[in-house]
Amino acid sequence: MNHRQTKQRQAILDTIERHGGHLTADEIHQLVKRRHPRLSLGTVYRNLHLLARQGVLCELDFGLAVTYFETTKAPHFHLICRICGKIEDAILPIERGLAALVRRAANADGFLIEEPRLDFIGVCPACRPKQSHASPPERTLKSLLNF
Amino acid sequence: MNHRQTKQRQAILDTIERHGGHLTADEIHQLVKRRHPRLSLGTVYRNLHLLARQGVLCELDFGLAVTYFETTKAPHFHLICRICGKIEDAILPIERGLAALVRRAANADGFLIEEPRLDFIGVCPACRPKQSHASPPERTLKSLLNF
DNA sequence: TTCCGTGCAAAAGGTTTGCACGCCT
DNA sequence: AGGCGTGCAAACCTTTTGCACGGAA
Repeated sequence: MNHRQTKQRQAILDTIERHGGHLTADEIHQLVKRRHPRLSLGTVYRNLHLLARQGVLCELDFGLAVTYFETTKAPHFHLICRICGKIEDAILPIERGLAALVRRAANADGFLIEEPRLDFIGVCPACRPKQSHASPPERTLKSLLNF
Repeated sequence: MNHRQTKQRQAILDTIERHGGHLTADEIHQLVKRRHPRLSLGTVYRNLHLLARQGVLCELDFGLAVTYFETTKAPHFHLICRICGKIEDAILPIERGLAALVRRAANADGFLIEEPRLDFIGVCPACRPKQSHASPPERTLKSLLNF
């Protein structure tokens, strides 16, 4: 499982770390190509998956047709705007509470939890004014909040 | 926003309701084709999205290359086995706790939460014996559990 | 009769992969 | 020198869409 050190892989990782946020494979490709014009999209994907397997990156799939990548950091959660697609980190003091939930889930029936996912789909502050114009769903999902 | 009643749409919904679990568009297509051999996959997709917009179905995207559909029921969560792909409902008394988390998130910065998602990726009891043979990740994700 | 919903097939779009070459070790 | 990683392009796979026909209202 030992891998060679290549300029492409380093450039890809540097770019993601310098950017800091959530990026798609194509965005990463565009950014790194500025310095490595011959970089191929296939190489980007191969390296992103390799780095994810090594734990350096996390893959984020919110059901938005593309996969996002970010550097691995302390566990946190995401607010995903369904109108503009922006993804923010949710900086919330919810870790303790979630830890209890995870423990209970793990004990429930022998399921080994490797990755808990807590994310919120909705509308960001900037998009709330546009909300009525942006083809809202026929039925809002607010009812899901009636826990 | 009023839609016609068609045999195809009814058959699709009946099939999902009778099955009860989580199905992909292709699985639904295969099942319904038994009775409606000329049903096209495009029609399945169009009806699934329509029913989802109406709130009858939920779309579930776990980042597994396909989207799953299920009938809308009380809020619940999922245990997704990364080895066999099986999806179980997580029947856990965690609603109260999550409600508090959601409320705090909603108040945080004006983000309108429409759909909270709490799901767990891991290994199901049946797959735990095979786990070591099934190309485990180079780094496990257990560290994410150190909340 | 109207026109929405369907079947069919092609297109779209993100991601993966086969192959030969070149660079890292 | 050996073989892994790359560039390139084609393939893949799920999902979407254009078009003309048929059926619901």
